[in-house]
Amino acid sequence: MGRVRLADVAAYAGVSMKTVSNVVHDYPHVKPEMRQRVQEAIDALGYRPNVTARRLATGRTGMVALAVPEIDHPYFSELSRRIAEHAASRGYRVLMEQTLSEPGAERAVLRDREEGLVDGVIFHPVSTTQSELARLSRDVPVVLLGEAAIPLTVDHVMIDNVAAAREATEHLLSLGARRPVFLAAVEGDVTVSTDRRLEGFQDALQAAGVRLPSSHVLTASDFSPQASSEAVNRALDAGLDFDAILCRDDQFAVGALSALHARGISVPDEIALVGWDDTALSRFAYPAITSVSPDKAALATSALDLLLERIGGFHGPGRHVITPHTLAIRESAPAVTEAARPL
Amino acid sequence: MGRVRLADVAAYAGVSMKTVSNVVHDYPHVKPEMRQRVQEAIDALGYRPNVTARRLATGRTGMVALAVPEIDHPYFSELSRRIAEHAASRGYRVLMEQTLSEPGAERAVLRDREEGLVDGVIFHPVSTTQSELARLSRDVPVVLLGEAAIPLTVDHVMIDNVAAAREATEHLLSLGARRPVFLAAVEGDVTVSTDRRLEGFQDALQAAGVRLPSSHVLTASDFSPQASSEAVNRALDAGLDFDAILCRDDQFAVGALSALHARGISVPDEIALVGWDDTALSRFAYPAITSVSPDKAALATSALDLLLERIGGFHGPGRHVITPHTLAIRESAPAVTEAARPL
DNA sequence: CCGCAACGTTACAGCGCTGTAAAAGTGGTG
DNA sequence: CACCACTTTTACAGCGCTGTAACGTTGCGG
Repeated sequence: MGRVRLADVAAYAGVSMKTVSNVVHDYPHVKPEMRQRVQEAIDALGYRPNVTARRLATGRTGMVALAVPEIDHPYFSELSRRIAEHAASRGYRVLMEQTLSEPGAERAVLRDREEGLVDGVIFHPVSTTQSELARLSRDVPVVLLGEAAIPLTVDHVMIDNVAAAREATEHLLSLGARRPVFLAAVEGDVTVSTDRRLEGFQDALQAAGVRLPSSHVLTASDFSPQASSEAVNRALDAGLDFDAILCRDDQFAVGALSALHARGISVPDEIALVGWDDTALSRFAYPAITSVSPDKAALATSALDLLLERIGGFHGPGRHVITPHTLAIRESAPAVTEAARPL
Repeated sequence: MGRVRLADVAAYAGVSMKTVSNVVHDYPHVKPEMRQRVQEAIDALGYRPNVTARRLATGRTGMVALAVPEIDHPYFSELSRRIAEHAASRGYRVLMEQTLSEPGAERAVLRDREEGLVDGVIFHPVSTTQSELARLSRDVPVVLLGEAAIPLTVDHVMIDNVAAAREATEHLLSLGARRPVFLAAVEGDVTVSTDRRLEGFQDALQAAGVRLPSSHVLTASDFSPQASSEAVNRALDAGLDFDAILCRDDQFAVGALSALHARGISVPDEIALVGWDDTALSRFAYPAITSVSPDKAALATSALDLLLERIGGFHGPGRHVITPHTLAIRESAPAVTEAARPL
C-alpha cells in the first residue's frame, strides 16, 4: 500500500522532500552522491510515488480518454491497442470509454476532461452533430476519428474513404467484375462514411464506363452480419445479377460470405468480395477476405500526436489529417495474376 | 476547463465549501432551500468537481485495472466490455492494461495499485508463477482470472474447464464422432488451461469407452490460426484418421476450419468442429462454429464483485468462484436431431 | 582572497477536495 | 423559558506532491 510518503524518504535520507522529488524525476542538478543516498532510501523504504497527489500538484493526469462506440468491436479494439501502445511510448495511459453511439454518452465524454480525469480525448463520434461537436470541444483538447460530420475547427484524423472505395472497386474491376454491388447502406443510417464510400464506388464504375442501376446498392436492416446475409439473399432471390461485392465493413463481409457459402456460390470465382477495416474477421475468414486496410498504427500515432500537441498548449485551427490505407489483398478478391480473367 | 472551484461556488452562494460539497454528494442533512441555492450557484458557474483532488482527499480512485494479455483479442475485448459495463453500474471505471504475457508487464500491474492509480486489479496472469502471484498480491485487492496456476490465497474466478471440455467432447460423441482429436497444445506452452481441457476431453472419451492413441492430441507451433491450420494439415497429411476436432480456443477453430475448407472436407459432415470462448470469430464463421461459451457476464460480475468486496475492506481468505458455461451450439457441430448419425 | 555565476538544496505555499470536530440553529418538553 | 437532542452549517487541517523563490555552496577569474 502507499504507506511510504515522500516525506518519509526525505526524513530517512536526511534531505528535503524536494530533493527526493528531484531524484525521482531524474532532475539533472543533483549531485551523484546525494542521488545515490536518496535512491537507497527509496529502495530501503520501498517508496512509490502517489500518482494522485502528483496530479493534483501538477494539474496533469498523464491519461487520455479514447471514446468509441463499442470497445469490443474488432476495429475499435484493434485501434485501441495501437493507441494504447503508442501512448505508452509517450508516457501516457489510455482510459477507454464506450459510447454505444448514444448522444448522452457521447456528450459525457468531454466531461471527463472537464473533471480532470484525463488531459485530452480521442473521440470517434457517431450521433453528435457537427455544431454540437464544435461547441463541446471548445477549449478542450480533442481529436476526432472517423467519418462523421466533423467541424473544421477540431482536429480530425481519417483515411480517404472515397479513394479507398475507388481503389477497392478498381481492384474488383481488374479481376473482371462488371456488375459489382455495394453492400452499404443501413436503413435509417445517417453516417457520412457510407456516402463517402459509395461515392468512391461510383467514381470507379463511372471511370470504367460501367453503368449500373441503383439496385446495385444493397441495404441491410442493421449493422450485423445477419442483416448483411439477408440483404445478399434478398438480392439473389430477386434475381439481381452481380459478380462482386464491396462491403462497408468486415462484419458485412462475413455476413455476405455466409450467404454465398450457404448457396454454394464460389468466392471469389463466381462472386468476389471486399470488406473494410481489415479486422480479425476478414483475416481469419475462409476464404480470407480482401479488405480495405486503414493504417491503424498511423491513425493511432497521428491522433495521439495531434492530441498531445493540443495538450501541450497548441491553440491553432483544426488540423485534418488523412492517414494512409491499403487494400489487404486476400483470397476473396485475389491479386490479378494473368490478364484480367472474366468472372 | 476546471476553472471553477468549490471555493468559488461557496463564495458565490455565500456558504461554506463543505456545504457545497454536501450538495454535490447529495448528503441528506441539507435544507432544501440551501440545497437549491447552492445548486443554482453550481449551475450558474458551471462547476465540475475535480476528480483528482477528491481522490487525494478520500484516498479512493473509483477505478479498477483490468490487465489481460492482449486487449484486442476477441475474448478479452468482449470480456472487457462486460466488466466495464458492470463497473459503470457500480460507479467504477476500468483502466485497461495489456501485459502481452510478459513477466515484467504482469508484475507492473500491481504497481498501479501501489501508486494509487486504481483501487484494485482484475488480472488474467499468464507468465507469473503461483508463488510470485501470492507474494505480489499481499495486501492489494486483486482478483485473478483464467486458468493459470493460482495461489489459494487470492480470489479467483473461472469456468470449470474440465467439465466444459468433457461436455464439448460428449457433444461431439453424441454426433457420432468416434475418433476426435484435441487441437490444443502449443509447443513450449506451459499454461494449465490446456491441461485441464485435455483432461476433460480424455475423461469423456474414457467414459464412452473410446480409446485413442496420443497422436490424437495435435500440437501447433504457436497460438495463431495459421499454426492451427498447419497442425491440421500435418495430421491429415500423416494420414491421421479423425472425425471431430475440439479446439483449445476459437482462433484455433477458425484456423482448423480454413484447413478443412481448403481440402474440401465438409464441416460438420465429415469432421465436426468445436471451438472455445464463443467469440465473434466462431459466431461469424461459416459454418458458424460451435464453441464452449463461458458466461462472460457472470465472469465479469463475479470478478468485479469480489474485487469490490476486497476494496471495501474484506480480508478473508481467497475465494474461488466457478462461473457457468454452456456450449453454444452452431453449425460446425450441430444439435443431434434424430438418433446419433454415424459420421 | 573577493565577487559572481552557476550549481545544489531547502522551505513552504499551494493544487481542490473531504473528514472531523465543533459551532450554530431548531424545536419539543417540563 | 431553560434545557436537551437533534439537525444544519462552518472552520480548518490535512491528503502527498510539485513549483517557486530563496538560500547556501562551489569554483573560478581577476
